Amino acid sequence: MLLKLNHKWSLTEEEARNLQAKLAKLVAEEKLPADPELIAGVDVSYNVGENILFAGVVVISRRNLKLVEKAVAVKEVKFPYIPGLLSFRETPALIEAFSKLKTEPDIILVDGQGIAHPRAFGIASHIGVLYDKPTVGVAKSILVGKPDFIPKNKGEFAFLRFNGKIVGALLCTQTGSAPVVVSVGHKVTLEESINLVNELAVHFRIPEPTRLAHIVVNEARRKGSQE
DNA sequence: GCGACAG
DNA sequence: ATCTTGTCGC
Repeated sequence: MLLKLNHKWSLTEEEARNLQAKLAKLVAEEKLPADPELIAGVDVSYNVGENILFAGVVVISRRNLKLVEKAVAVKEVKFPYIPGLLSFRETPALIEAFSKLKTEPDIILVDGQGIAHPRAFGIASHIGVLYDKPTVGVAKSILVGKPDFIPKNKGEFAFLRFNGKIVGALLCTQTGSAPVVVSVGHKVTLEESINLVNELAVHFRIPEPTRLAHIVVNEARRKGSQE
């Protein structure tokens, strides 16, 4: 995958927030150009107390949910985890993983928020803008906003509102499990995002792409950190 | 000042 | 994010 835009990553918190506000203007909430077939999922893993990130990308076929390709990168980090600035910690490592990927996905599912973010620029939007590619944010919990209600049954969803606007949705992917937070990352609509995540979460709470990515990076971490 | 706070 | 077996509930 080719990076269409890049910038410095060694920034102060203030610089990072200003950059998010600036790049947020580039986010497009629009319909997909075509039905996606190759879906990518990304995730990051690391040992608490260490500064080594294991970033991974997997690409699966929407048809059979089978793995098409995977890529992993190991990278040192200096940026800490700060709510609202997650992308400045994880994206550099993910870019390395993407650079090893040969398959060109149609859309990317990211473990985190899209525009359901304080400055409407979560990691899913950040990655989408950098590669100018459709992305969807799939988080396990809310960063900002309030849901209209808590969906309880599979396939049911509730809009998430922040500053008077709908910024995402709480989607119940499995009856009996906590809902996931879906939001537009870039170049996709919320409706398409919800439908896609629901379709890809057939047997588990987490949709297959990010679920597989999570498994891949954890395997890499357990091997690469026990030497 | 207080509480909230993706991974 | 990660450390972890059994156990409560449908």
